[in-house]
Amino acid sequence: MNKPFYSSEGDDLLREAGLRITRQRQAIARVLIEAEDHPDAEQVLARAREQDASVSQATAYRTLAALSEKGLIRTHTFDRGVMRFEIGNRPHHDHLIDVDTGEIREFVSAEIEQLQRRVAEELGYEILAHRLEIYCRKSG
Amino acid sequence: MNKPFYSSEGDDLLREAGLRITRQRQAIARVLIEAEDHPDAEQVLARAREQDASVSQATAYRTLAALSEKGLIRTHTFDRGVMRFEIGNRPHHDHLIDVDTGEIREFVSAEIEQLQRRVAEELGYEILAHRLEIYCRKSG
DNA sequence: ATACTTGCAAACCCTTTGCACGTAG
DNA sequence: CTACGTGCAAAGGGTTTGCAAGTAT
Repeated sequence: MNKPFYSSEGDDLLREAGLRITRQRQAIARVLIEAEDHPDAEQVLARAREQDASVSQATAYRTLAALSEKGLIRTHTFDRGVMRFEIGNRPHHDHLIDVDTGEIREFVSAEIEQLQRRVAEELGYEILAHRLEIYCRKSG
Repeated sequence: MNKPFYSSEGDDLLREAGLRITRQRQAIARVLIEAEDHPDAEQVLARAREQDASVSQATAYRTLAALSEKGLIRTHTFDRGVMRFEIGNRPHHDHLIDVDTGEIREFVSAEIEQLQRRVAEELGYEILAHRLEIYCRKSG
């Protein structure tokens, strides 16, 4: 990863959301940008606090909500769990969840997307979004 | 519809789950069997109470949890909402959600299922379950 | 007879919110 | 300067649970 000590990416994210730049939000934004998994609010908060111990739960939730509303992060609710977040400016993908380890792998299938569009079209709808999650176990 | 005044299907469902037959559970089981939508816990409770006013929230949740654990009903959490339930002994299908009306339509696409299997296989997994939800708006 | 079920209400968990203080612009 | 952001702690909404009384088997 080798992140610079200070990255302005987080600031850009916040500005794009029309939010004022504060230390707390900078920490949260950086956590989201650097996350390679799909952290939940609690994890985002814990990681943000490593950078700035003053980040409160309320601010974490409020910032996540604001970014989410502006479409700058995506939210997921895998299985029947808590909300999980990921940065939004990434190519679309679906998720494959290893039920044993909890590991989440991302994938895309142009064919599947294509077929979804056809299904929706046949029923007279246009797709706004979709969610495909495959729950798996390592085979063999 | 034209349901008989008393149907034993519900009892079968309960027996299959290894649960004792009680009036409350019979009401809940019947609600699930007769449901043509995807009711949430609150709706299941309300409908069950039409048959037996003594059904409590606790019993509704406990029965739903028990049936769910035994795989006799399926649970969904469309979008970021409450848990919704549907009877489990029905052919597999995915869901298309009309974001304007909240209407939920079911569909199956053998091709999509096929492609999912291929994706999982390529990553070295076998599919245990999957969930595909398409959020749509009526077109035209 | 006894292990399982019940309703009630309190507890729980995650998330949201009201408030008085703080601060970015 | 002022509108916006903050932490705290309390409130919310959906779901779960401890308990004493009730009931299926």
